[in-house]
Amino acid sequence: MPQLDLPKSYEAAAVEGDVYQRWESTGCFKAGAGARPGKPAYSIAIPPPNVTGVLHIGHALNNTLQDTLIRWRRMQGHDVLWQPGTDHAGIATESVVAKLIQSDQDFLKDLSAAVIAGEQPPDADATRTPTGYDRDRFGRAPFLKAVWFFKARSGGTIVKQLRLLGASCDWSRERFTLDDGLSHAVRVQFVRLYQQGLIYRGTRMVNWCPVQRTALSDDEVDHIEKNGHLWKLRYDLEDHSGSIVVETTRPETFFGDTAVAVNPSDERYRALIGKRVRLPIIGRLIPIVGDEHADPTKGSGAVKITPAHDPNDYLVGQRHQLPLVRCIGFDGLMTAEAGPYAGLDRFVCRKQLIKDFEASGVLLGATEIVHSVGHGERSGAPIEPMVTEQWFVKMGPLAERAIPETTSGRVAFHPERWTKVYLDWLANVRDWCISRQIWWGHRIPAWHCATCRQITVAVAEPGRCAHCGSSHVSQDPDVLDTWFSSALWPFSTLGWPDLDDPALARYFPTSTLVTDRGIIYFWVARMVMASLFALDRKPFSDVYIHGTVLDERGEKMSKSKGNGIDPVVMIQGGTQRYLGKDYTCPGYGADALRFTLLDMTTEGQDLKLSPTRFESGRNFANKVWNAGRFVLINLSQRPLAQAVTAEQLATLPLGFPEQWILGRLQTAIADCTSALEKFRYSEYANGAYRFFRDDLCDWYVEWAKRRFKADGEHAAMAAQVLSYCFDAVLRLLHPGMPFITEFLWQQLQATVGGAAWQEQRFLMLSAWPEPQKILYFSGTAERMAERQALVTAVRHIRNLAQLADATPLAAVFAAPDPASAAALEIDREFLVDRAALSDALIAEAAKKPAGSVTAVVGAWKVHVPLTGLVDLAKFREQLAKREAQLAKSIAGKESRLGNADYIARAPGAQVEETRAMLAAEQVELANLRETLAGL
RNA sequence: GGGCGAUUAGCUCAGCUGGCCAGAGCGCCUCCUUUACACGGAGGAUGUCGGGGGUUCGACUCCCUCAUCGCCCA
Repeated sequence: MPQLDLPKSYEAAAVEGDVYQRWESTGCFKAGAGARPGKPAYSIAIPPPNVTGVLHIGHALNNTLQDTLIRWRRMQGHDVLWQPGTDHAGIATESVVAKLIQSDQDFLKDLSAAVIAGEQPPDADATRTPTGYDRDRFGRAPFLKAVWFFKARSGGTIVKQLRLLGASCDWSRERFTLDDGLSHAVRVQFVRLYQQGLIYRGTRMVNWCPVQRTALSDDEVDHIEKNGHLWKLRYDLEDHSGSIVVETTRPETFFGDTAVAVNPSDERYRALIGKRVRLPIIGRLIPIVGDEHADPTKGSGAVKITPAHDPNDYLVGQRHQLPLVRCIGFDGLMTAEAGPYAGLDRFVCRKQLIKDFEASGVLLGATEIVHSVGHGERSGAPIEPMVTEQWFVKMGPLAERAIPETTSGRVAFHPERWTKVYLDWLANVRDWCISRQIWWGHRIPAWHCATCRQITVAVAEPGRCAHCGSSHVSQDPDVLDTWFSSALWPFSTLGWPDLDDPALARYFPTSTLVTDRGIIYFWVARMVMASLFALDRKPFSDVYIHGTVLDERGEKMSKSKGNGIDPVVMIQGGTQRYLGKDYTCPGYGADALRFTLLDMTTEGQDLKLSPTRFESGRNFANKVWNAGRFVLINLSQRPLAQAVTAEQLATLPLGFPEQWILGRLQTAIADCTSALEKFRYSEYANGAYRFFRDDLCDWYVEWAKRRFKADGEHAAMAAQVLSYCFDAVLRLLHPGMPFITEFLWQQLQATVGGAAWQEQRFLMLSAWPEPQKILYFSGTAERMAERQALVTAVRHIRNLAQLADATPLAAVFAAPDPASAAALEIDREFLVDRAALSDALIAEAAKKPAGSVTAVVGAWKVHVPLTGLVDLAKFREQLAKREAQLAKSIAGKESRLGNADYIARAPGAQVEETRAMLAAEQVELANLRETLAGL
């Protein structure tokens, strides 16, 4: 016997953990689970979260969208793989651990004895000043041990949290970017790119982050508008014949000046070209050069040139063979070049210099300006442009190859507008700096020879220099940008470079990529390029770009703002800080969270969320639960025949409400399916919601109660219909609300029983419904709409009289014609039941009984005897309002139909429709006026 | 400076290739604890569709322009 002691309210916590555990232990998530012969493969590679991260609401959205697609395709019988895994997140993880070893005594204590703190770094990097930087004091090998220790301790959290969300990933295939296989893939790709000249090493000006002490790629720099000053500095000429004024936003860089540039066409300065000026304080002499870079219309027209600390000046320096003087170090402190200011922070130095320059008369004034300053995306620190030797990927040829993949539609973006953003970036792409001066990541597979100074690039440790055979080779100290390995993710996780890996053959290219707009350049573009290079194939067919989750004020969520919503708290309950207040969540459950997010996901728009927003999802889940209780209680009381196919159902003596609800179901199935095909998540959620709540619960379930009371053949038929509809709607809802639907579906199976129901043990592996023509009965939708309007009219009057819904009333339905009366007569039982009538008179132009109130429903009049109970003034007001509304609509249509151009140019069907609507409105208006007159 | 998005009910948002008397959820008002559900039911109120032009028989929808907000690139 089925257990029917289901609680009155849905308790997500009691269902979710157990259901998930059964799915996972039964192998429901495994690649290909539930696949039906002849169906195509469908795969998604998860955007790998930071291995040491925790789930935030953005992940919840991203993974809900993926899981919805995955579950839907799996139910369609596709051979599905959702490939999970995590990312090592180089800089982010490294800086977290750097902080821990610096200040967290507990962490240090926990760190295994294998890590010997204070050990001299065996391969300390000469490009950095070790002073004050604890990671360097620690040493590379011990530091990496500390990171692995940290990963072992806090890694896996996010993967557990994805399970709470219901993610149906194939966990048996979980990968990590630093796994042996994936690391091998990174090396292979690096070596191949190098061999084809697409990776090179060179001295370039790069974005240097003094906080993280590493180079960054252009994409990792945010340009932020800042208030600043344009300082006017006076440089005296060497021959004391005068001075020249230069303007700069960064006076502290003057220590690195190696020239002053003026425009050769600038009459004011032409004579000075070739002369020298003396730098203040340090007294170094630098030349005045003529260069187009100097803009005569800006400021004084003369600019100081600091080739080591400014990208434009670097180019000027190259043109004039100027020396590079580095006055700011890799740690952001002034170097020895800054003389008495050496060792000062660059911004402290600036303040001090301004004072000193002012005192000595070097500073001639300042203008306040707003200018854009590059900041490290993660550290938030102002970028210091630095000339260093780095590894780069030559992007031109790779981008050129990627562009046609999208212009041809082979890689399609949804919403489509992102295509342009993506293509613009590819068209203007610059070389990608891939070396990072950090330790946590894939070490660059290049070995430097101490003997011949050449570089050997190889997949496996070479041992000897490939050029001179010397064994004095040492590996490049740098690691690769994390995105280099992320770029390989869709195929490195499937076994590449082993082309014989069956997973690669089955699931590559993947089907859909679901991600945020923030990483179109970082990740999406690079995956396409990497994949085309490695496999000569695209990595995925569709890219779905979803919106960003914002707080209720429309601001981005961030830890520092304290406006983040914790999805785990939303699911399980608890208290969290939100916008300065403690918010205690009762625990809405994963289904509620998911359904709410889906409902809000419209065409990639941002989602403004507040914690209470999830109540609507929770309420809906509770509604599903209780509908389930109703169905299960009733079905357990009456044994069902085994009629479950559409054909079998169609042979039952279906009544009009049954035909209607079955037809509505077919429409809902078609709507939900097409919504998912088009990535219209909100439409999918809404379609299922509408059918379930408005049609099934509000009308059919209520009607079924009547059927059940009557018992007999009709009750059995209604039970079949209800069971069929409920089964189907659980299937429709499953991709969005996997837990509750799985639980109820299994209860339903246990209750109904029978071989035909045993298609699968799990709903998640059962078939997605398809519309059945045989269960669609034309005309029932219109017929039901009219019946519902008549019922609502009675309820409205009852409500005006402030009577309880169940108060029995008699009503007279005055039909516009005998045929309508006869048709309604057939549905008398439905009408009487749903309007809670004690009696109904249905006749053409039936007389209005004395003392009754009349409602107008199109061509119908409904008279309800409620003398004295109804507030007639209020009622009259309502009717008058309706009258005005109708009159306006009629006037509009009349003028339209009176317009010859409209008749001539609008499509015929359109004109006919307008005529028909006008006629209907005119009948209703006449009806209404007559009623008003009789009030 | 360039590009993109948004502006529709008190709030959050739908409204797709022009043709409904412009919709939903939350909130609000009235009634109802009826044997699935008060995390509920029934009924109801609420809109110069950001402003101004234009195209069209017809514009929330297309074009131009302005305003406000947000994002991206430089």
